[in-house]
Amino acid sequence: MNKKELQRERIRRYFIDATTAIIKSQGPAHISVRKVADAAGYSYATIYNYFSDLNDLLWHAALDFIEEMAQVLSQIRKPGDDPVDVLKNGYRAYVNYYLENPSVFFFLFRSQLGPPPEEVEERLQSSILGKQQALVLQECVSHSIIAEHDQVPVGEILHDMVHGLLLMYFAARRELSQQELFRRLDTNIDFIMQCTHRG
Amino acid sequence: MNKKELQRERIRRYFIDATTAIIKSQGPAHISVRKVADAAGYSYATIYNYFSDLNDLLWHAALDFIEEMAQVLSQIRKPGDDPVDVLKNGYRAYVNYYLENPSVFFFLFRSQLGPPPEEVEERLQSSILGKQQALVLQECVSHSIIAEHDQVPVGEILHDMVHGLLLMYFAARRELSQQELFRRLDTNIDFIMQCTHRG
DNA sequence: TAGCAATATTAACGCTGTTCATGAATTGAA
DNA sequence: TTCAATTCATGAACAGCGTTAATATTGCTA
Repeated sequence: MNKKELQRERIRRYFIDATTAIIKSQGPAHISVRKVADAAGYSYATIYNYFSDLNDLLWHAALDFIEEMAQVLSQIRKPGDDPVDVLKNGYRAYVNYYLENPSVFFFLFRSQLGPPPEEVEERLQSSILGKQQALVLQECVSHSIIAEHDQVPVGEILHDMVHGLLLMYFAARRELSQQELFRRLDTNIDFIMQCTHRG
Repeated sequence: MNKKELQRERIRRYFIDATTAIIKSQGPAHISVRKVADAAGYSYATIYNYFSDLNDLLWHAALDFIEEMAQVLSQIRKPGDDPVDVLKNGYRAYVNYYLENPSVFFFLFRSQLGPPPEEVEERLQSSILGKQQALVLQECVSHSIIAEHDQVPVGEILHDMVHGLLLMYFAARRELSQQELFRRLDTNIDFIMQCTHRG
């Protein structure tokens, strides 16, 4: 029956939304089955009628965050004609999202998230950031800013570099200030983009 | 009295060693005050006579791992005269340590480690890897492999890139195989090292 | 309206970190 | 050596956790 399915999906959404709300406001460390159920307006055991376990619920929340990030990235518009600026803005927006929502970074990369359940794994795309920036890099090739055979390695290095910066910034021993983070992001991109080996 | 201090330090060591052992064998998720105390041969409440709380104890264990890593890195010897090979071996050893001890990576970068207690913070050096590799990069400058004014940015990029790779590899959604990890490590280093801008 | 199926709930279990009162052991002085 | 004082190890207790099973309540159909 379709109605049943709809109702079921609605209640699942109540739990997922309650989860993302708690993560954003209080951080992933403060999530608990009882708190989520309370915020959703149900008893704690009811969650297990809609999700196999907490990890299952958490991964659905993770999907929400990943989609939100994709939304943020897709709204980046070109400020000028310089593809390098577009590229920089993309990475800045990516980093900025996590700086404004540190709880989300902790949740996606550092929390007690186990392996994703099968149903979620199917919906998991490979890195949103990578795909988004590949298009911009393609444009850099068109503008002869980088050589064509450098497009892939440059994309990989930038991708890895950005996540390394985030990891260092959010590491328990905070050895990277926000200012230093953005400085490195900028200079590193400049450095790598000037690395075209035409030959 | 010195004897007291010695005895106290010994018992602290029992707890720390029990902690690192459990982390290595079972992973940071399985650490608990009661398990550590059991392995150390004391009651769980005794820990609080020697450490302010679990976070305090965990950070002393973290110091042990960081020192072990420094030990590993210091044993890297030059395979040939090519400083780039030395550099690569350093990063490979760094990555390899975490691949062989994934629990340690999870513990240092992804676990529930809170902010370090004051006493520990004083003993925390900035990135062991960075310092170690700065020397090798200096040699690269001497061999005219990279320009002098590129030494610092290249070091930063390599450092960030390596940690980004580790983060992606150990992320909950594992989108990076071990083979791909080492491939990227190699090609990225090659790419960046060829990026000298003499001007 | 009665009965059945689906769903929500409470109780319970074995964990967790932490605190506190208690008891044992060790030390230093008389 | 004996006694007092101090240090230190300990188990009980507390509030919280994820999860399961049995129970209560709801909603639908005949």
